[in-house]
Amino acid sequence: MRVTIEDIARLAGVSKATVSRVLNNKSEGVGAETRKRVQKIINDHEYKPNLLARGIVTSKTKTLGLILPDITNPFFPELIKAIEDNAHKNGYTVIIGNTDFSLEKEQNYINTFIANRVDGVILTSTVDDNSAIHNKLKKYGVPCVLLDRAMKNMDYDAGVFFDNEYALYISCEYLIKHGNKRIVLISGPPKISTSIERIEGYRMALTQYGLEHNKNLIKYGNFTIDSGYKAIKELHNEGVDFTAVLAANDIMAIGAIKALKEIRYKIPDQIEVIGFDNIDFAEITDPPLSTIQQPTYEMGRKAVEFLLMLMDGKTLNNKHIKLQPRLICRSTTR
Amino acid sequence: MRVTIEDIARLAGVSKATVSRVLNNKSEGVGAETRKRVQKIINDHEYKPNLLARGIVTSKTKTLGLILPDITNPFFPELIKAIEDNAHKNGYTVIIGNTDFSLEKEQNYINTFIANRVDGVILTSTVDDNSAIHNKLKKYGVPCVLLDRAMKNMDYDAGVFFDNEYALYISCEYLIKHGNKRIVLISGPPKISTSIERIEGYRMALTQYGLEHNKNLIKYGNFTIDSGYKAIKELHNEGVDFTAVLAANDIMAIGAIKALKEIRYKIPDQIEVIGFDNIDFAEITDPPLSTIQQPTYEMGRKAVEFLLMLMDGKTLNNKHIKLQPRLICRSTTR
DNA sequence: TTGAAAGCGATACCAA
DNA sequence: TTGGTATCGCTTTCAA
Repeated sequence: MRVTIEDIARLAGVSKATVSRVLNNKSEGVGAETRKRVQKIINDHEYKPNLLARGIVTSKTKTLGLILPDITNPFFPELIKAIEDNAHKNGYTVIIGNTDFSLEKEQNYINTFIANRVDGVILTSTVDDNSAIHNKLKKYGVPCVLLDRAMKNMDYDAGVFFDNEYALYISCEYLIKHGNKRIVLISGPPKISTSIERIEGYRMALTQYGLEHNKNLIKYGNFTIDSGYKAIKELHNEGVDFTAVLAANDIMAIGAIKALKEIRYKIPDQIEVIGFDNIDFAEITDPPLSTIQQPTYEMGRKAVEFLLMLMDGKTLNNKHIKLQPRLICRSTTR
Repeated sequence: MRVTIEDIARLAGVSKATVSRVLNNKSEGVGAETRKRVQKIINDHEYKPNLLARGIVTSKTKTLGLILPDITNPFFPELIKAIEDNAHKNGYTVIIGNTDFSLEKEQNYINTFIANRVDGVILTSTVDDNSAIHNKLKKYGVPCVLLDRAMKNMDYDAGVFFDNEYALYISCEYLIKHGNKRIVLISGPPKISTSIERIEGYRMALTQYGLEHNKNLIKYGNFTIDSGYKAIKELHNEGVDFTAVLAANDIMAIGAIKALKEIRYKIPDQIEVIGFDNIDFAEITDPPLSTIQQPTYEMGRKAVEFLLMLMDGKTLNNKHIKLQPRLICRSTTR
């Protein structure tokens, strides 16, 4: 049998209440002498309190739920690392739900999280509009911070976002200033907030500089290498003319570059390319990828910070934060 | 307040015991009529049983712990995905512990897992030799399957490994047959099992073909891009002569290629390179990377399968399994 | 088929 | 400073 608080109490010749006190480092209510004796027995037996039992009475589990669409996209592991680091530092364990872009799995995880009584949730949803399930978090009193992606119609507690619009504005502007007039945008899925904002930034730059919006220049991918590759191949087959490519993430940019090379375009001489995310790999693609830097670690850190405050019952003076982009010029731009 | 089993019982005019029976789909002990009525109330109220409460009485949490050294290495997200997929399919939630190569964090996670009463653990340890902490799993009766990396002195329940020795044997042999006589090996950290096995495979091939072992040709990295890069730079600075490179993972191979390009070696004409893992990116590096294919998804799947059996109290006829490599020739080899 | 009550392993309140 | 005991939300055994 596993050793319980009762065993420790018996061994120490005290009550469970006293053991509980030393366990939780209560400053008062237990004499120095007793405390020492009890602590020794706890150590000797490597006694670990059952967190389930504790959770059921305190209604705190010291556990966070994290929902992500695709763990194989390197952006997310970096985010996970930041979240886990900071959660761990504060005594929290994180449970990860990888949804594979499936709303059903997302709903599933939310239910699991509620059933497991996580203390809070960090959500990067796979959909743009909230569904009944997301309200359930509120209903059950589970604080939730949205990360990276906003949602319509959701009364969220806090959000950590990135200024996608401005990011695409500056990268598009940069290409325009190089004399590019026909700039392709390989967007993410059309309905998620980040895509919408990025398209908006792209349009703003074009308008600002008096260039026309050509619908044919926008392709929609799903953040995979393959979708970036296919976007370029399609454009090529359609005979669309262009001199630069903006991709909504580095992975798709890499796919695009692969396709461009196959078509025998010279990068950056004939075609310039700018990615998005600045993942580790961006530095070592061939040629090294110019991209938008997202402060990934900072986003994760901030999300945890917000969540901790919410769980602490504090109200945030700024419900959401929008981090700013930085353009990193490497060798896929001139 | 959250709705509890008591509330449902009251609403349905039955006892908690009855509600519990329908909740757990017990085939007998509740009339068809009653079952229907109770189920309706459960649905209407979207009642979700408190898994902590259930866990405390059943001592089953339907939760698995997963320990990994580095989530930002793309090999692991692929593994995680496989594990999560299969765990989820069987009604299990997985908690991930990213240790950042720190034994302290690893110990921490094992303690957390025990305290949270996970039903089983999948462990890719950051160390080669087991320490007191790993025995604690056994002591607390938590089944554990080792994944990818073996450990000395650990009486493990099951293991899913990869035939690293043979993998390096065939890739080294391949290079030798191309006429390479001075083949560099960029190994992982010297003490972990996978490194030891890979070095052994490399040595076997050299011996087999009558080539000498030159200690200078082996460099030790830590599976990061940077360490692959540095390995080549060091060799170059040391004036070491070589015509081919074997890397212990694709990430280091990519770092190595970056360095080789800077030194202006032509790949594969002057230097051939073979990686290890066959991560998604391998296909789109420049030039596309020849590498050893590890059946990553299969390894994750198998680990879960083993763990489920162990948790079920079944004994495995084969405590461990060793999956076989396949050499994928792309364009970093001739 | 159903319900009453004990028990799981903690915490927390109230007395002593 | 301590201990006794109720309590959290379930499952499970035993009787009815």
